[in-house]
Amino acid sequence: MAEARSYHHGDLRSALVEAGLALARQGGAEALGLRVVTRSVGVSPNAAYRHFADRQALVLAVAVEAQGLLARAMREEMDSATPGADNADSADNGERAVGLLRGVGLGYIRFALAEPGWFELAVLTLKNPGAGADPGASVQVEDRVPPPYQLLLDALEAMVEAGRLTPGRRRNAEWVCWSAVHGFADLVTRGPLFGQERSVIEPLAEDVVERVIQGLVRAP
Amino acid sequence: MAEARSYHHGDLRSALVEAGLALARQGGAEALGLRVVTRSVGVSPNAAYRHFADRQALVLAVAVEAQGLLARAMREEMDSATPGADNADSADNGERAVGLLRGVGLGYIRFALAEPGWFELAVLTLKNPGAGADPGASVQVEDRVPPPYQLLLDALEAMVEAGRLTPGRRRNAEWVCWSAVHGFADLVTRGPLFGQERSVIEPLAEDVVERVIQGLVRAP
DNA sequence: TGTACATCAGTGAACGCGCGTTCACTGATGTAC
DNA sequence: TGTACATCAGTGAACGCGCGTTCACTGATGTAC
Repeated sequence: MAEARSYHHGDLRSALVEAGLALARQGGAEALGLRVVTRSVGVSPNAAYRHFADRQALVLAVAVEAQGLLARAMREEMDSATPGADNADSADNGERAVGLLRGVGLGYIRFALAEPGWFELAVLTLKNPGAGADPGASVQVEDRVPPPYQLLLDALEAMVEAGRLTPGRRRNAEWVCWSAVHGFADLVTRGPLFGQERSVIEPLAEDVVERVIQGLVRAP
Repeated sequence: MAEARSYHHGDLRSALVEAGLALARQGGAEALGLRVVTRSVGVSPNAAYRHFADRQALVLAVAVEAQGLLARAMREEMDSATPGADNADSADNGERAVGLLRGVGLGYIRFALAEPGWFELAVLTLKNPGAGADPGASVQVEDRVPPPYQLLLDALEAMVEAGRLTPGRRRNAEWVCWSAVHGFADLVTRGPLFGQERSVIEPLAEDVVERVIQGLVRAP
């Protein structure tokens, strides 16, 4: 129990996060005022302090949720970009790896297009606050590896395993990919491509992703 | 006259913009409160309304200035990336073109690193509000072409003229470049690379720029 | 050169607003015997 | 099963804050004759 119909007014914490998600969908992180969120749940402002230390903690909780949605969207795009998942006997799991990488990129971009508010929030969470910085093989992002980032790493790993990417060219590849894809998303979301027709954005997005992949592998 | 020592307290408009620039350097656009800016000039809040319609207009004026600084930084990087400017008899203005493009990218990134506040503001101005959208050859950005964007176009033009870029591969190239470079800048400025050591960022930046250029031209 | 007057750049006080957060509280839920 | 009591999730009112903007004003600057 303790779940369904019984939080004094129910499970307030979840209710706040969910309401926050709805608000952020339109207005991004800025829309997550403590008063606004509590109001939209129908509860007094300070009720939130029973579940979150302060406003920032609430925003963060919602952001984590948004990041999950981003990862889910990316994963779906990866799936649909690799048709015939398991008949990859041996034949062309090179093509499959490329498809995964393409899916990562397009998933990221398309989520940003479809849900700019959530995207802004998700990106916020990807931010590295302290950065203890393990100067090892690759740059460490967080304690917990954020799911969207993990998907990118997976796709690159697949590229290496399929022989499409030499270990040498694998180096820093995640940042090359992420930069291009994130930059495009930001240009469309807040930058000079903002408000542009869907029909011009979509082929542009595909071209950006395709050419970054080409740049990674060099010779096709 | 009407310039130097005589705005009732001098040239208030310029003074406000300059003060705004100083404030934004630390805090970005958010730091440009109308009261804060006027206060820092030593003038009453509403004095600003003599020169700007509202806060937004003030922010925009400062942002335009910041964009100019960005363009200047890029141009300097372009100059230093193309050594021996005019002994380009015929020999290697292919190398020169590549140097220009590299300069555009690194200039953009390094400015973002050095002056994140100004960078944020400059990017804000690059935003396309209405977007009448001339669906011609390339996507139209603004009425006035923003100087940083123009530098990118120039560099790409040089690449084509030097035969380093075929007209076919020239297509959309500006968005591929801009995406990668802007994305990297954003990842460092607000994203997962925030706070990372300069010594890890710098080579990463160079790698990103280099590999995007490689991706553009394909075979070297 | 001197006076009269319009213009224009600033002042000072006040407005209403929504924000995050704190305080002392209340009333329902759950536990012990 | 019933009562006594601690716990804990919420309420309601208030705080101080800085914001952008508006109002009616003042006093200096510049122009006309």
